[in-house]
Amino acid sequence: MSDTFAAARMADVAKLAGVSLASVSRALRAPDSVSPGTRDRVQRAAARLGYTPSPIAGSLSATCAPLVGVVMPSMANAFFARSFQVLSEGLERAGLRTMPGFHEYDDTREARILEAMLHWKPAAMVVTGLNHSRRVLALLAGANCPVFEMWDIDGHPVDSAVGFSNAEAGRLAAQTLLRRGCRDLVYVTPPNAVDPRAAARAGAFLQTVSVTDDARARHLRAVDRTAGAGADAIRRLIDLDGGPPDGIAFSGDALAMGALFEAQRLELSVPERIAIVGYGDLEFAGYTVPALTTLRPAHDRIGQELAAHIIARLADPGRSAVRVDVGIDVVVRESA
Amino acid sequence: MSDTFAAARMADVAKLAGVSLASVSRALRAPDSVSPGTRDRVQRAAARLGYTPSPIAGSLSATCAPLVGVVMPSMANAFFARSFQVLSEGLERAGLRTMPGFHEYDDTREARILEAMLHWKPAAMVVTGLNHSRRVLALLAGANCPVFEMWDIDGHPVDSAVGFSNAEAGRLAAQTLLRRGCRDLVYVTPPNAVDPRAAARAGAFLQTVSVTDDARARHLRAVDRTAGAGADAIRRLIDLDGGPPDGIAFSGDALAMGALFEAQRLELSVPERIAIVGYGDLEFAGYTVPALTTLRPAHDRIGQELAAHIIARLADPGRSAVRVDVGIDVVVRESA
DNA sequence: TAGTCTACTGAAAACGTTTTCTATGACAGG
DNA sequence: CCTGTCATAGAAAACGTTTTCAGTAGACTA
Repeated sequence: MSDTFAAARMADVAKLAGVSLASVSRALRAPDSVSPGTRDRVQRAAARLGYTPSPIAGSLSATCAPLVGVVMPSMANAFFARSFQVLSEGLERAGLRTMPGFHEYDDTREARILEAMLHWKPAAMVVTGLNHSRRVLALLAGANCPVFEMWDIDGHPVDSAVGFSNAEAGRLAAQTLLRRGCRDLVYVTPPNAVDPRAAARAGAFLQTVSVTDDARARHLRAVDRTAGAGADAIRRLIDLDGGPPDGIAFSGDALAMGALFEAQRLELSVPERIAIVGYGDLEFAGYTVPALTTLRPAHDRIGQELAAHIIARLADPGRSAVRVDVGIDVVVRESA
Repeated sequence: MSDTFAAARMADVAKLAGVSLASVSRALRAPDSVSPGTRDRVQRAAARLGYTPSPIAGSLSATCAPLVGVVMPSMANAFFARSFQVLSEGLERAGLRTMPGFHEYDDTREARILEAMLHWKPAAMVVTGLNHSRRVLALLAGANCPVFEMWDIDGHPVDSAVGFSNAEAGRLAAQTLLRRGCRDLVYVTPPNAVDPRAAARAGAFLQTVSVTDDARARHLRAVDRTAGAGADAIRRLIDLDGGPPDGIAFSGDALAMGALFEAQRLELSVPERIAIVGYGDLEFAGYTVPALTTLRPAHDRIGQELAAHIIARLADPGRSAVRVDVGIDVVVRESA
């Protein structure tokens, strides 16, 4: 009873159905390649024995395993967590298990994780972003499976990409503030070179402002990506040479909300004195006082689209690479 | 170059070292069982070829795979996400990959996921909570590996448990409010039977208040666990028969923060009119205005302790089951 | 009617390890 | 000097599939 799941082997099914191992294998994984009679007998026998093929044995002889490797920076970010879960659930329906790994924006770790995963012969690999070290690119090139890059589409994917334009996100943040009439702007990110996507947003923001008459933008590096760093950033901005800015965009909602709360403590009215734009649309963003105006990439769709395209690609390996832009919305609330 | 990782097989190492396959296997996974000379030659040959054993082939013949299955309700909850990442990173150092699955508090899905994972012959299984369906218990009993239950220690573990007491959490929330002088209390949870741990906290909360003279407690079910539901809950509580309560505890910080923000909009002063206690200590909890008083289970330690105990158990299978209480702190800030 | 195809099927060889079983030589005890 | 033990190592049998290769029977073509 309790170990039914381990009991039946393909040989048992073959014997019960009165066919060879090869026929069982074919009947189960490519039903069209056997005669209807054989197919029925095998399927009935398999069902009767509660047979499920061993993924390990299958993987050893097949070209790949029913696994999808997913390399992400971290799970601290609610968006990665969410899109990972959606992806994972989507793939599960196709019998694919997911194998995550975290590198915390460290190239060496990314390469090490990727290498470890490739030993499992994954059916597909999902990595985060389009910027990778040479080592990682070499590993991906040598990997004998489709590669999906997620969360970014600005650049040249190795194969397929599902995400949105971080440059567009930076542009939208700038436009939102400029349209309000803000002219002295700041973009706040975590320290240099930690998150390349945040850097891309900052770049586009600064660029957009720089081509606008009588507006200027500066870049402030917070100590990290937390609410505490956002609060700290607001304090530093108030004492800035040339006076406090009238509009601030943050590379993440956590930073933005920390800033919002701190502004409230300092009795700096938002958006009257300082307009604030976040990024990500965290769950709480709509409930703060004032409610946070922010940017929402369709992160749920990233997981969904990834799952769908991975499954489609595995079903038809000839399928060409895709580039999916899930888009990004400006959610205008009260803070800007 | 690019596919170095896939190239070397054990046979190559054996040939280069001038020994048999068996000796290579032994030299690499149980170095003490071969002579020093053999060991050195094999290790040198393996290093020279950049050999890494195929986990798939190894898993097929060995009793289990270098994998740990982790079954969780969801990744929406930042704590699960966080402790999963910590666990994953800890196990990675021991060469163990992690295989997650999500069931959204659905028993049937939990069983299905567990069954799928067991086919991979995991070296250990981690499941969430101590309440499981008969089917899941049967699967766990039949699983040929150690089982770790996480996030709860109130009850009878199948094997080992790493977590904290949710009953204690409920008690602490009640005590925090009672100590402030609150006498008309409410505990807010998501709808019935969704999260058994939230239900345990609610039960202990109500019980603690019920044995206190002149205090009473009610239980309110929010529509879900989000900030929106928290805001909604506050509105419903104001119109309650017998007037609004003077202290509210929430089964999660998201709910609590939604309530906090809504109270601010309604100009209900917190904690003067209504004291609020959360649970979880989300990142933002310390920054809201007023800052949220909440309960903090040591969720980071759950991942760490799990990784450590899993590794120790695999190194010495004779090791007995453990029960680790990571503890829970009351973080008193401004809201209560 | 012979010859060529097609649709199925089974035997057997992978896949790359771990592990059991057996063999060898060295060494100690009697 | 014989026997039993021990440490070490190799041969070979698993582990449970997929896939290639070859073969058979029947259908179709000329």
